[in-house]
Amino acid sequence: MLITQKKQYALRAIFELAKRHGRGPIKISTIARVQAIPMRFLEVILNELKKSGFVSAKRGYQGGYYLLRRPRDIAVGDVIRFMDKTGEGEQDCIACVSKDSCPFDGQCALSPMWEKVWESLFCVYDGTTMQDLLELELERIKNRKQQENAAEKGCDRRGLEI
Amino acid sequence: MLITQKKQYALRAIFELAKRHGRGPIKISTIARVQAIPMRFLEVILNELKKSGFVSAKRGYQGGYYLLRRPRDIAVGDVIRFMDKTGEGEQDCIACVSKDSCPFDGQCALSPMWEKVWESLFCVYDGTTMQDLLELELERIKNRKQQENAAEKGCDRRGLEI
DNA sequence: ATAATCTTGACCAAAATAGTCGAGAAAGCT
DNA sequence: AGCTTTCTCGACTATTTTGGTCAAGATTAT
Repeated sequence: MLITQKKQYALRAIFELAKRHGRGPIKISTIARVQAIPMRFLEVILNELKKSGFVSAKRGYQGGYYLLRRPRDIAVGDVIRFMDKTGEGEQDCIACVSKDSCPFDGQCALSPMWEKVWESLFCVYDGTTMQDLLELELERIKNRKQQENAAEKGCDRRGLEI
Repeated sequence: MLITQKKQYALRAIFELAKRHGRGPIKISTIARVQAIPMRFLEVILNELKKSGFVSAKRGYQGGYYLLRRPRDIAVGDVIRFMDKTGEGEQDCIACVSKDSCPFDGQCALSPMWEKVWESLFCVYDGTTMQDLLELELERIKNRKQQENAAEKGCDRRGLEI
C-alpha cells in the first residue's frame, strides 16, 4: 500500500478538525460519524496524534479534540511523517533507500530512483496544507450545486418533452 | 509500504537480466546470488514475470531466463503495473482513489491529492527504463573508482606525513 | 454526585507478504 | 538411452502488518 488506512483516517480526522477550527472541542464520536471512521480506532489514532503537536484534547463534559495550529500551517507531509515516525523509523520508506535493509548498503542500482520517488512524493505532500484541502472541498461543493441545478433544468425539459 | 519486497526483487532481477542482455539465458541461481534474493522465492517471481512478456525462459542444461525486449524498452512503471495486476486489481493504490473502498464514493476531500500523488509517482516510474538504470550504475562505478584512487593517494600522503 | 468524554494499554483477528518444498517436465550432454 | 541441469507448478507455511475492539480509569462541566 502506498498509504495505510490508519494514515488516511488520521488525515481525514485532522481535516475534519480543520473544517471546524475555532469552534471549540470536537467530540471523537462526531468525527467518527462524519468521516466514517470506526470510533474506537479513531480514539487510538487521535490519541497518538496528540504527540505530534497538531492537535490537543480536552476531557470531560464539553470535551473533545481541537487543532493547535491554523489549517494553513499543517501540511499533509507533516502528518504523514509523524505517523511514519510513531511506528519506529520510517515505515513507509523503501527498503533500498535505508542502508540497513538494503543488501548493497543503499548502493543498489535502484536507490537513485527511490530517492527521486520519495522526493516527488513529499513534494506533493508538503505542498498540500489542510487549508488547501478545505478550499478544494468548498470549490467541489460549489461545482456540485451548479451541476445539480443544471440537472434539475434538464429534468424539467425532459418532463415537457414527454 | 510504498513498494513491496517482492516488487523490489522483481525489478532487481530484471535489472540483472538487462545487465547481461544478449549473452544467452541466465540461471535463477546466478541472479539470486548476485542480487541477494532468496532463490526459491525468485523462482516464483520470475515465473510470474514470464506472463508479462518482458522475460522468457529456457529449461534444461544451458537454460535460464532472458529478456524479450531491449533494456531501453522496459520501464520500471511497466514492471510495477504488471506486478500490481497479478494480485488482482491495483493493490498498491490508495483507498480513496478507487470508488469502491472510499466511503464517500471517491469524492472525499483527499482524493484530488491522491490523484496527484499517483501521477507524480508514475511519472518517475515510467520515466526510468532499465537502460537508464544501467547507465546510472556504470557512472556510479566510475565515480567509485575515482574516489578509491583519490583515497589511495590520500593514504600515501598520510603515510609520509607520519 | 454524575454524566460525558478523553486516556491507556492490552488484546485479538484478518489480511497481506514473504518464503519454502517436492515432484515433475524439458533440454542438452555423453 | 540415461544422466544432469534447470525451469515449472501448485500447494503449503510462517511472519508481519494492519485494522479494530475492549475495559477500566482519569478528568471536567454541570
